Amino acid sequence: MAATPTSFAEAGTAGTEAAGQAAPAFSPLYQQIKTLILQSLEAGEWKPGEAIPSEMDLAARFRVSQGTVRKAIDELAAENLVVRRQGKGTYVATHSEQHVRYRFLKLMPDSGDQASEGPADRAILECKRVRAPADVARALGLRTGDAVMQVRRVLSFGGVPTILEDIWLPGSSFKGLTAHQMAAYKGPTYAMFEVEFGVRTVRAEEKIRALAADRAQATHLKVAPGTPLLSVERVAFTYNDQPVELRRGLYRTDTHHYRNELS
Amino acid sequence: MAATPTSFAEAGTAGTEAAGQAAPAFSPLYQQIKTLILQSLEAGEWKPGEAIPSEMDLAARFRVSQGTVRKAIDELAAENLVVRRQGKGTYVATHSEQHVRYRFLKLMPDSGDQASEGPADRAILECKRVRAPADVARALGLRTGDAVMQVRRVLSFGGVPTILEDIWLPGSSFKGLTAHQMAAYKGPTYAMFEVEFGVRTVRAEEKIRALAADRAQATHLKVAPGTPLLSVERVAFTYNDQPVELRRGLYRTDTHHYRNELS
DNA sequence: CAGTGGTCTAGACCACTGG
DNA sequence: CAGTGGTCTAGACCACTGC
Repeated sequence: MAATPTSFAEAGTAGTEAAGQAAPAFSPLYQQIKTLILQSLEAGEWKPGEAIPSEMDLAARFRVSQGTVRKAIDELAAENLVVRRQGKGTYVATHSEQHVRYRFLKLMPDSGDQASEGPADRAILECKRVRAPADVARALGLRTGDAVMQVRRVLSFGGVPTILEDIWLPGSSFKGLTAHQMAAYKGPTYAMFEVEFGVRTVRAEEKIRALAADRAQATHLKVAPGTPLLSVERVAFTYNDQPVELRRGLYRTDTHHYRNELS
Repeated sequence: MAATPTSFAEAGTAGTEAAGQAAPAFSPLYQQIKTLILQSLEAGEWKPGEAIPSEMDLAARFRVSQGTVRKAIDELAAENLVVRRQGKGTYVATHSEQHVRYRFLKLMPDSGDQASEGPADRAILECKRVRAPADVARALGLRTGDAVMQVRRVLSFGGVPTILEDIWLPGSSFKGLTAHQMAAYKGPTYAMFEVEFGVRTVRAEEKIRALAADRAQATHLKVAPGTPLLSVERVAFTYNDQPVELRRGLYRTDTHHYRNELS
């Protein structure tokens, strides 16, 4: 009944390749299923927050056992692409109703209460369409001079300006972005990207440095020029490791700290 | 034959508790098995780098199916406590022959090659027994004034001093620690802790800030006083979330950066 | 070749959710 | 109550390692 562990649809390299040099490994069935589900996810077959079909349904659809589908979904859940809820179903992950409000913001107030200091106040300083400088273009996988949206803003916690950041977004995906959208949306910016532009951020990489605030930066953050700040350069990705955002943030670390867990 | 999913040895809360308020949830069999394996790990039944019994053996020992043992080990592997090697066995994780040299050091050279810039040169500035200040004691779960070992050192990459750090270790566990040990050991310091003191670091938490180098710090790192540096405060833990090290590092970020992945 | 972890199946039953 | 994810089993076979 079930397909034996040979090839499967257009999934990865399974079975034996003919004239290919260096036999391209072996792809287990559940990996192929995972790839297929991922493709449906990318194609938008199920929207963020929606339930995907039950394990039984997917098992029938792909003609494999429930256990195999289960293992595929396990991996997707481990990567935060879907969320399992016992008794209800498996849902496409979203930044909207995230268990913790800010999934990618690791800046924590020094005094206990995680991000329970309430949502940040957002002040949008700029929101304009510009031509991508070389470094921005490189990070976003564009060509220098391509259109990008640039947003500059300050986030304040409890009235204290704490984060100054520049955000660059591919012009093609974020055509009608306005300062009002950036300011008015309730919830994480990444949630707005999902709702307003259908852009789903899945993963990010950060490079962190320490640097001294220049005059302009100091003014925005209301600190003395020369104050050491945390410089956080983040590239965010959708599926397939495609970059969709470059964000350069400056964090004040006199009342907050960047928290990381190693294992 | 196999034990039905009720209680199990001294493992977590399974089955129904009697007069306990708020029924203490339900603990699946594989979680209980995981706990048992963990206890053997803690007890040192198998040393770092050694193989633990095969899944079949463990299944027989605990009178459960291989699949259940498998799921328990899966979680231990996900937490980097053990390493699976197909065709060979499952091994107790170690810092010695880690696939990547430094598991907890996220500082990367700006120019590509990960930590392939060779091992750091270690200069030990101090290595002494002191009484724990209040903050150090708190972080290590000791009482103020308890004996701790303090090590101060500078790590250089390619001749450039890059990291200045203070390390505090509980005096009870690290009795005979010498500067020579800190300097001479080939490989990660955490590997030396395993070999020389039987202390196995499993997890760590970091708080990161930006600050300006004072005169002494600037001298050690050969930068101008006031240069912004990354301040990384790390608490490392063994099993059971027991703290075994406090480390305060200052990183130069003119040639390196702290790299982090978010998902 | 035997032994290990890795995959896959089929079926039973449990815990949780909602109508 | 039916439907969902979660656990557990038993057994078959595969891929990899080392002798």
